[in-house]
Amino acid sequence: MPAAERFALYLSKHRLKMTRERRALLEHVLSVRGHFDVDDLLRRLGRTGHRVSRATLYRNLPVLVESGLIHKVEMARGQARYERMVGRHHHDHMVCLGCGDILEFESPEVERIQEEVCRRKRFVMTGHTHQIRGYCGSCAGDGRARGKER
Amino acid sequence: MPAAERFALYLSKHRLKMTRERRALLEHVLSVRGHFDVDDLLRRLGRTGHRVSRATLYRNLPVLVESGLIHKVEMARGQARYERMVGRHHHDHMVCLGCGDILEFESPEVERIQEEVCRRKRFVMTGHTHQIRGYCGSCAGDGRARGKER
DNA sequence: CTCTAGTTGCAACTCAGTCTCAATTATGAT
DNA sequence: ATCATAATTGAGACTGAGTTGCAACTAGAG
Repeated sequence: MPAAERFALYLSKHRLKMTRERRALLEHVLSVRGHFDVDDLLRRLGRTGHRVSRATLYRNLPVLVESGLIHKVEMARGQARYERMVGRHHHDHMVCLGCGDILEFESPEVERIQEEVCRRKRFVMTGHTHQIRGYCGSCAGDGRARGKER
Repeated sequence: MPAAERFALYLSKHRLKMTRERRALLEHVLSVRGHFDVDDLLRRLGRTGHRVSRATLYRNLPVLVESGLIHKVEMARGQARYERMVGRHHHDHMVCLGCGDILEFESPEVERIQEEVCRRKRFVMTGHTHQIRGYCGSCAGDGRARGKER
């Protein structure tokens, strides 16, 4: 099912309305590749003449997340980034502390173990976060690599 | 090596001083069992007559983290909690969205896979976060379980 | 077309954490 | 033991991400 349709369906199912702002947001969110944050989005929307307030963004990103179109990635110290999820499958992240770059990885093996752990502890999993921090190839090479974890 | 000594060593190595405040903080941090946040700590310190300001706590928790005595656990939306690490080994967390309880799990298997992934992507890992969110046994049982992820 | 529940922008607000600065203090050198 | 000095502290102002209250606006069911 195309993303726009899927979103419309989600909205009507929850008695939410397809406003001009949500339409603009949807369109942009689908066209970005890579990870983005609220300010990126705000800038992009501004550039194309769509006036959408910061509050509206903050109110609607969770809607997009819950409809499954995007995914929220919590970075250190409560900085949130998002990524498009349409047509992609689950993966986790490696965050470079040098250049801020985000690599992706996936491991069915880890997923399996997680489920196993939950079963054993009678825990009903609704989601998870798995992030590896460190330095990517180029940053580890030059001097920058010896940063600290806090 | 006893924790206090280890801390003293860390301090002198970094030209940091063993102040009254750091001593109080150390003592409390070692005695708490389970996870705690800055306010817990502040309350505890207050109750035992140690006056340590919030700023000082925020300044020194990273020092304790870097000396390896405690570990920082980043929760959703930038709420940080800490846990004692002396005499314990690495583990990850399952957070109950119902009661807020934190269970621990460990999997050498997952650790191994992580390292494998890093090697393959030429990524130098300095740390990681692996959290499972969901509902613990008792919360999943009663009605509370169907909460939402955002 | 009408009605109404949902939505928006704005600005004021919250909350965790950081920073500034003057006063204080631990520690290595004398 | 005393000194010199670099580190540390508390208080409160500040920051930045995100939230909220409210009056005006609007999508969409009937």
